[in-house]
Amino acid sequence: MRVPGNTAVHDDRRRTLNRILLRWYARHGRSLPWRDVDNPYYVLISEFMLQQTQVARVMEHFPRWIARFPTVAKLANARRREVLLAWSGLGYNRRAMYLHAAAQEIMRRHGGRIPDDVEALHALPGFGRYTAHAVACFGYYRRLPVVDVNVRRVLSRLARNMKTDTNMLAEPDVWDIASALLPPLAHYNWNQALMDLGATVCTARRPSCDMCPLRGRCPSAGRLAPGTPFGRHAASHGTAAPDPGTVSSGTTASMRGTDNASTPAAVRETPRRIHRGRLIEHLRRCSRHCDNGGRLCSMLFDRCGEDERARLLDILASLQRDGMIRARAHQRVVQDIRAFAEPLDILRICLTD
DNA sequence: CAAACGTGGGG
DNA sequence: TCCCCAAGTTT
Repeated sequence: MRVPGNTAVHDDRRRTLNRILLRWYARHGRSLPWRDVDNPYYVLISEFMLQQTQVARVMEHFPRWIARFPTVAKLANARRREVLLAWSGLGYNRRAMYLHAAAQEIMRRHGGRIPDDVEALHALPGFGRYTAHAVACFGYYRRLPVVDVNVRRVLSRLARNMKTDTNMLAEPDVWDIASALLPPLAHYNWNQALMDLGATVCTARRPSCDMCPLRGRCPSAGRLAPGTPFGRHAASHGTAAPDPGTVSSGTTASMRGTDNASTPAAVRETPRRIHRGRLIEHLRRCSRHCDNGGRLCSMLFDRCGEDERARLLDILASLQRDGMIRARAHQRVVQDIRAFAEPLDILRICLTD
């Protein structure tokens, strides 16, 4: 079997889990627009949208996207700006850039046909291991495991009692187990079932163990102390890093609340990506999708002093590096925005054509 | 490899 | 209000 830890899976165990979960899936599985469609392009689009994004939100955008860009060719031929506009509301705008680039690469290097092997898929921009496997499996019915946060959580809880060990299984181990658990034929449904279970029953917070078809076989079932979240991502390996997530809304809170003059009360500054997002969304709505630096600065910050100016230039530089915007001054492209020395009003910022 | 990358809903 | 979380990938 496998070498590491106790990741070996016996056939009996595998068959039992397969049978129970597949039966559950047949009855309780969700019906999703990109499921069982036999269309690799639909799968590709949905998987991209689903990266770090909940199903409910993707549901709103997926049909609209398909109507706007029905094929890889249409997407590849679209202007970058159009892709960015259509992506509005989905977040992580860079994904739209990767998606566009991937479509163009598929046209150029693969004759317009989405690859069906993991190696070729993984080589495309924006395709990590998960997405490559997902497109191969759900788009071409290849027998491959997929490991996303749902699968990782489900298999971790299934592998051991999470009451005493809140750590999730290491990423490589999860892939091993997911691979070993794959049924001979129903791998497509199995993978979908695993993710459905994780999304609807075996959730991160307040899992519904009493509704779970695997509760009788799960060492973690019902072990959760009420009010105590399961996974704290204590990280045993390639776990995600802590993320400030949301931000102090509006302007950063003032430096008050120093308990006894010794505790600075860590005031978290608004992460750059929030400003990036606001700026891009603003340009989406602007006429001709352009605006000048001065107005952008005052849109982002309630006052625009030296610090704010530097902050804006930093944001603009990062957005230009990602290919989302283009900066000009005096009809010329500004290469190094951070070094821009003239008044901000001279800067003309546009979404990339 | 840790940090960066959007946005919105729920507890 | 504030923090967590969501079908990850890139540098």
